[in-house]
Amino acid sequence: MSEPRWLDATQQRDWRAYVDGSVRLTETMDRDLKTKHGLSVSEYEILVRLSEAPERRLRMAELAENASQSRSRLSHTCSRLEGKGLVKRDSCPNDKRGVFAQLTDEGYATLERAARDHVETVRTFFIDVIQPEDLEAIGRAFGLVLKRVGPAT
Amino acid sequence: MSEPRWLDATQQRDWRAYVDGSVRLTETMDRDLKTKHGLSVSEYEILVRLSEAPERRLRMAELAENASQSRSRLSHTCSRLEGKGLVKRDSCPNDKRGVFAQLTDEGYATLERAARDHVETVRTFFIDVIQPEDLEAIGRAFGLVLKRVGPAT
DNA sequence: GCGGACTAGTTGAACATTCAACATATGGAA
DNA sequence: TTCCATATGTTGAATGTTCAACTAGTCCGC
Repeated sequence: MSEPRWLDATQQRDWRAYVDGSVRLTETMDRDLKTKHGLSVSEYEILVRLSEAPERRLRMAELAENASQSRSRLSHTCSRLEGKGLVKRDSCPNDKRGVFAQLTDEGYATLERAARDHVETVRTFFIDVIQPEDLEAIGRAFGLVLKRVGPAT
Repeated sequence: MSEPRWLDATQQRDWRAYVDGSVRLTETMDRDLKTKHGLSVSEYEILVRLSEAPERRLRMAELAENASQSRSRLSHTCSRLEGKGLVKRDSCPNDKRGVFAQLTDEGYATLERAARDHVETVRTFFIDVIQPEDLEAIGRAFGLVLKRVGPAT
């Protein structure tokens, strides 16, 4: 085994800032969404992707991919969301294995309410504290990361 | 309630790239660490912080803060790590409420092995795909985010 | 040195996520 | 057609995490 290529001091510092910052940012948003709207970030993410899909519905596999979740996790989470009446499942006529997750009107309404608060949080803790050029750099960088890691597991 | 200040198209794109990218990056690192060394990212993080502390030990509260975890979570995770023999707990002489988490030799050895692989993963999926200026921007940005969200919950 | 407010850390139950196994359906090759 | 490899989605058990309650110790004003 060859000697690992350790990070230099600057890389180390920047990488750590990212790790710590992103963990705490997520935690902040999670608590915020949860206390105000009873949603976790990943539930919120599911509602967002559905709301943007044609007819507000997606096949489970595609939704899993969009929301960066495993199918199993999505399946469980969808059951929970279904229990809350925010999503319902429909079977797919073309492919009998398939299942559509459909955003309900109540789900859409909940999402609308949540999004209003969420965007404020995102601004307060992220957008508004970051230089516009740095934000662009972040977008560029994580776009590449996304390409590099490839499609979801 | 006033109209929310929605993100513009660019902000939206960059924010989303970050959200998706970071979720998948974490997932990638988690699987990597877990399959090769049986550690989750948060366990790894704990070992790292301990290894850097004087005498390789820290009070639980401080460790929780450093590793961005709740005390409860740390307590459970430490029990697991103790079970694996990577960490042990010592009581604190000064403050009888206090507990030190101490990295064992085995813990240090495991960390050393894990770190060698981990740094490769970090390079492959993050450092090496990002322009150095963009990495600096990330460090700068998340440093500010970290300040903004304040100490851990 | 008493009493009340606060801090450290743990615990167990509720909840969420992962993992592997499963049931079902598709699609193509022989 | 039949068979087999592959894809979809769900399930339950094991594992992790969160939440609230709790024990125990410290701090500080009186």
